[in-house]
Amino acid sequence: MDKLKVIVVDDHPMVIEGMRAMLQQIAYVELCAAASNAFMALEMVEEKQPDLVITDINLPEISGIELTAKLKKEYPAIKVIGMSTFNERSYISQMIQSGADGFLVKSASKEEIEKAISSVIDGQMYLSVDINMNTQEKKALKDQPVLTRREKEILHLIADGLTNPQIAEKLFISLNTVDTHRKNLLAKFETNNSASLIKLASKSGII
Amino acid sequence: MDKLKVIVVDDHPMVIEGMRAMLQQIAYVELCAAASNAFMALEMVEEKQPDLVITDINLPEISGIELTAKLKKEYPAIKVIGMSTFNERSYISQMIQSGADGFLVKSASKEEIEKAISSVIDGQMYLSVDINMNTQEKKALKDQPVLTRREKEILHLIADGLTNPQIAEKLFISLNTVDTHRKNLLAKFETNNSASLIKLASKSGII
DNA sequence: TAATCAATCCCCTGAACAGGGGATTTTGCC
DNA sequence: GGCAAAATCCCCTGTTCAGGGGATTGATTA
Repeated sequence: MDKLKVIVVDDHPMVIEGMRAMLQQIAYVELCAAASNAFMALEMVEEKQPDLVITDINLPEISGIELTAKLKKEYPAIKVIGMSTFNERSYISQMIQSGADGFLVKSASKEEIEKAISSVIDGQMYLSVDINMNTQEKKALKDQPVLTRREKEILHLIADGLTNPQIAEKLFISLNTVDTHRKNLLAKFETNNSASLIKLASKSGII
Repeated sequence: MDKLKVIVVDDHPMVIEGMRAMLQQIAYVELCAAASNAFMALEMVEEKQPDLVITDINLPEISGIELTAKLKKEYPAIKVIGMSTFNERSYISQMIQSGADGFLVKSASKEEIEKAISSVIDGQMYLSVDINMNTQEKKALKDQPVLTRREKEILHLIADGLTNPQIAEKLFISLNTVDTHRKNLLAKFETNNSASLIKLASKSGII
C-alpha cells in the first residue's frame, strides 16, 4: 500500500524541519514536499498530487486561509489541516469557512499530529485541544455552516441590534429579502430565533 | 506621604516572592503582608487595613472570586486586583462581577503590574493585555453590568433560544415576570433587542 | 447549455417582543 | 423592625419576528 503523501507549508524552516522529523516517525506517512509560501505550495500540489496539505495560517503574501480556499476549490479531494502558533478563534473559524478539515497548534505533540492526520483522512474534522475553548465551543465550530457573504453581513447587523427594517434600509434592499436571509441563517444554524442564532454564531467565532 | 499598603494573596510561594521582588521596585508601594489562602487574607486585611489586595483566582477552599466579593462588601474602599495564570475569559468576567478593579496575568511584567496598580488606585479599571481579547471585547467586559442571579438564569435561557413563554413555563413563573427580567437585562446592557443582548453578553463572557 | 446557487422580492398569519405604566411579596441587610 | 433590593405579577399598545408559501434575476459551474 502506498504511503500517505503529505505536503507541509510554512515560512519558518524550523517548523518544516520539526514537522519532517515528526512525520518520519509515522509509518504510513510520507512528506513528499515542503513549501515556504502559497505559490510554491500550489506548484508542489500540482506536481506531487498529495493526499494531505498541512499549512501555516500566517503565510507571507497569500495567507494560509486563501491557500486553503484555492486548494479546496481546485482539488476537493485533498485534505487540508491548518496550523498556527496561536489558537485564535477567528483564525480557526476562517480556516473552516475556507474548507479546512482540521486545525493544529504548532505546539502540538507527535501524538496529536498523528491523531489529526488519521482523523482527517477518515473524513472527520480534527480541532486541536485549546485551553481557551471548551468542548461545546469546539462542537459549535465543527458544526459551523458555510455562510454566503450577504448572510455574514446580515448576521453582523442582527448581532448589532438592528431590526429587519433597519437592516433593509441600511443595505438598500427589501425587508422581505432581509427576512429571507435571516430565515436562511436560522435554518443553517438549525435554530429558530435570533437570540440563539447570535449565541451560536458568537461561540463559533463568526461574530 | 505614606506608602501604598498592598497585600498579596496566592497559594504558591514563588508567586508571592516574585510579587514581593517586583513590588519592592515600585517606590510608593509597600507589601505589608502576604497570605496563602482566603481566610488568612481576611485576617491580614483586618489587621493591616491595606489600600490594595492582589489575589490569585485559583485559591484552595475559598476562591479568589469569593474572596473579592467578601472584601468588596466589607471594605468597599479597598481596591482588588485579580490574578491568574490563564487569561480565561469567564474568570475575568466573574472577578469583575464580584467587584474586582483589575485583572493581571501572572506572566505580567513589572511595568504592567505598576500600570495596573496606578490605574486601579486612580479609580480606573485595569485589564491585562490578552492575545485572545481585542479592545472591543475588553470594553464590553469593563462596561459589564452587574446582574442578579435570576437575570443571569434568564439570560442563559434567552441565549439558548427559549421564548419568553417557554422560559416562564420552565421556571414556573409568570410570563410577565420573564418579560420584566428581559426588559431589565436590555436596560442594563443598554440595548434594545435580544439578539444584540446576547452578542454583548457573549462578548463579556457571561454566556 | 442546463443546472445550481446566491441574492433578490413578494404574500400571508399568528406568536413573540419591545416599551410604557404600576404594584406586591420575598429576601437580605442595617 | 424597617429599609432597600430583588423577584414577582399585571395591564396596555404597536412593532417585529417566525414560519409558511412562491418567484425572478444573475453569476458560476458542470
